[in-house]
Amino acid sequence: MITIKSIAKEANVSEGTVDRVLHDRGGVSKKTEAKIKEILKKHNFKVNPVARALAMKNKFKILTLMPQYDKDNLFWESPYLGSLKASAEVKNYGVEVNNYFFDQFDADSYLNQFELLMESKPSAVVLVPTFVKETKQIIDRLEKLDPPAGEAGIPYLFFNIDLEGFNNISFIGQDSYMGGYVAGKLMHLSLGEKSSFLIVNTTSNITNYHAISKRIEGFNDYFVKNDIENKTFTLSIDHFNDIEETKLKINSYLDQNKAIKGIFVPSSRIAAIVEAMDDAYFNKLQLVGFDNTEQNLQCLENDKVAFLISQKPFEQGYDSIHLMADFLVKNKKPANKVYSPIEILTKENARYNERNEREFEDDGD
Amino acid sequence: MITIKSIAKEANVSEGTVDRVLHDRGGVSKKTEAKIKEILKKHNFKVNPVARALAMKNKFKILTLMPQYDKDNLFWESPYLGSLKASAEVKNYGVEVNNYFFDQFDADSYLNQFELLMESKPSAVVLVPTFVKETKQIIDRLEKLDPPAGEAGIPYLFFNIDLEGFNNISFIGQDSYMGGYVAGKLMHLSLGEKSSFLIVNTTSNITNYHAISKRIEGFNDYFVKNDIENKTFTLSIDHFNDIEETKLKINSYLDQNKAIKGIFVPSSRIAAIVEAMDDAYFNKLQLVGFDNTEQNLQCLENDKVAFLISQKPFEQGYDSIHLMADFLVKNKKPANKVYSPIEILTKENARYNERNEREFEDDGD
DNA sequence: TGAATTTACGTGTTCGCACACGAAAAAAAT
DNA sequence: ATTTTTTTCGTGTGCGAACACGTAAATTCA
Repeated sequence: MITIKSIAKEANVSEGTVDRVLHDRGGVSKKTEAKIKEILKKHNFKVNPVARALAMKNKFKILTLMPQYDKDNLFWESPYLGSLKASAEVKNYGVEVNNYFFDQFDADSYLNQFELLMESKPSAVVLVPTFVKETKQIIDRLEKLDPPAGEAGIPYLFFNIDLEGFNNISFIGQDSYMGGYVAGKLMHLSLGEKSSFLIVNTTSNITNYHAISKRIEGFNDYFVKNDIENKTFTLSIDHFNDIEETKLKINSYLDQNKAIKGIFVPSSRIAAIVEAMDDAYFNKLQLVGFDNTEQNLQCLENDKVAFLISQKPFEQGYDSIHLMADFLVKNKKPANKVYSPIEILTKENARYNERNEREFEDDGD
Repeated sequence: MITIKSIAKEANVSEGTVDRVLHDRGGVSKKTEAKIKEILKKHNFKVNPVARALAMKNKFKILTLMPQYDKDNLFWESPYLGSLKASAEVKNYGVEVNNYFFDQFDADSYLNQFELLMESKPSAVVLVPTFVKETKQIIDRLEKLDPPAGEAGIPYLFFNIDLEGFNNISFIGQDSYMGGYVAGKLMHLSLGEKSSFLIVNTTSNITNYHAISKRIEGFNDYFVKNDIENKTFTLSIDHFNDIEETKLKINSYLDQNKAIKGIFVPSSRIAAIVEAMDDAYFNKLQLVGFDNTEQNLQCLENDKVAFLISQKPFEQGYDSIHLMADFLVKNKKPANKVYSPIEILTKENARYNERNEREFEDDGD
């Protein structure tokens, strides 16, 4: 095993000198630095992250900024739980993780929580860039600051929502277009050719506006690209949380368009639609939606929904923390984009595919 | 942060004494032991695995025993790659991993490789218990040996194939019955009611005999439990590797039974069937099979196969090593059975769901 | 040439834990 | 009561790396 000590011996210098070139701390003549660097790469030396973590003892602080979850919107619980699990695992590597939450419908709370977050002096930030304009402000702040000497700024990573034009370390989330495309395929499978279906979206969900329109685009493209004849209806509902409005709109719409054989909900709120629909419709309709929230899973189990597509939100939270921790602790640069699986859930496999959501513990890894 | 030192101070003893009760090394009076244990649980003390790993430096050796893969049978490459990735990650925790391979059709090589493995004095064994009788012998050997003082025997873990009646630490793999059940659902979705399909299996695959019959059982049960009318044909082929035999049998069978609209292959070898089938059949038939081998994935992409069900073999290998390492390093007992996802693959999502198969590196975690 | 800086490097301590060694205290044997 | 044995503990060192501190060597200045 090659260690700093063994490198030092081979270069006829002390461990401290090797340490200096490893961390670019300066104070080393170009000559010996060159010699050491050569020996370093000759042996493909990598610092032992275990020893490093032990010696560093809590030098890194990752702060996350994501939407708050509540009973109506349980989707965001999963990434939080995932981050908790990862948090426990990286703790002994000297990485501390803290979570900040904002109201996903309120850009001000997004900014406010960010300010709060900044007061804790993060060494890295993991966030869901929900609002475009405000995200620009946030990133400006992050890129201006300088944690070590005066070089980089605070590194940041996006997850679940992708925004172009930033220098984020990575993006972790689903390819929304392809998610919609797969949804189209499932709808086609369920209904066969020459059928009609309804796409239900909400105007209130600015949060995911981009992702949702990408899903719809992919969904439609499936039929176009595969030359499948079909007819598409679209219904917009202002607020899914307004049950009365939702009930009224969906039921009357279905009543007036008997040809509809399937419903596609490109957001995570298909359970709200199910709740609003009159029972009589379920026998005649195939429903396809997104995300494995508890309510959605119950709709699967009750045979009200045929398919869900999961983007594995738990893993998104989990992976985000781990990737950032690896970046901090091991200087490991992740891929530019890390796409989450497009997981097809049915009544039968759903419970098998969500294991370890809650079985995290509080010791290290 | 609570450490051994802080515990020692609180108990008015030295660190060495705390260490003794932590590891049951004896030499501690019952009185002080009781006192220390109380303080320990009062603070819910857990040893810092990072520091522990650093101090222990390669004390554990996990050896794996799994089928050899080859060009005809690439399935077993994935668990191997998964174990490699995990291996790199646990290295700095003082855990060494080595792999042994046997011919999956030869029980003798199973035993021989096990003997070879035992010469390396494993502290734990991870294996695919392919042959029932021989596994009994193997387990007898493992349970008799005593690694530390004279207590347990060598711990072992099964993956991919489940065998009952052993004291394995855990089983990691798919619920075969439910896998078949989902396959039935997919077939039903593709064909609708009142259709006929063919189940193709091989008599030579004793390896997975149990799993495969469970899949067939689940497949049939889907139709029974959901009251779906259908007609099932079954075709047995001796050796999938014998292309001539396979061609002859499958094509003549299909020729004689024009009613068949779908083919279900409950093993990982659906690509072999595809290769054998005359091109003309593909337009009329829906194929459903198991496992994401490269050949199978190509069949998906070529539209020859409609669905594959993956059991995530890469993750099985990866998780096996991690679970066992956690057991050794942190004394963390895993769940009795850890079921793998029942992942539905289509042309569209397949490539998204197999990420990081080969992108492992050789530094630690 | 000698003093004042600056550059270049070595040493020592720490992180939390494992384990070997040895010594004091208690118990047993004489 | 003294010696021997056993029980019960404390101390010290090492694992590999980070970092503060300090000092010899090289450089600059006078």
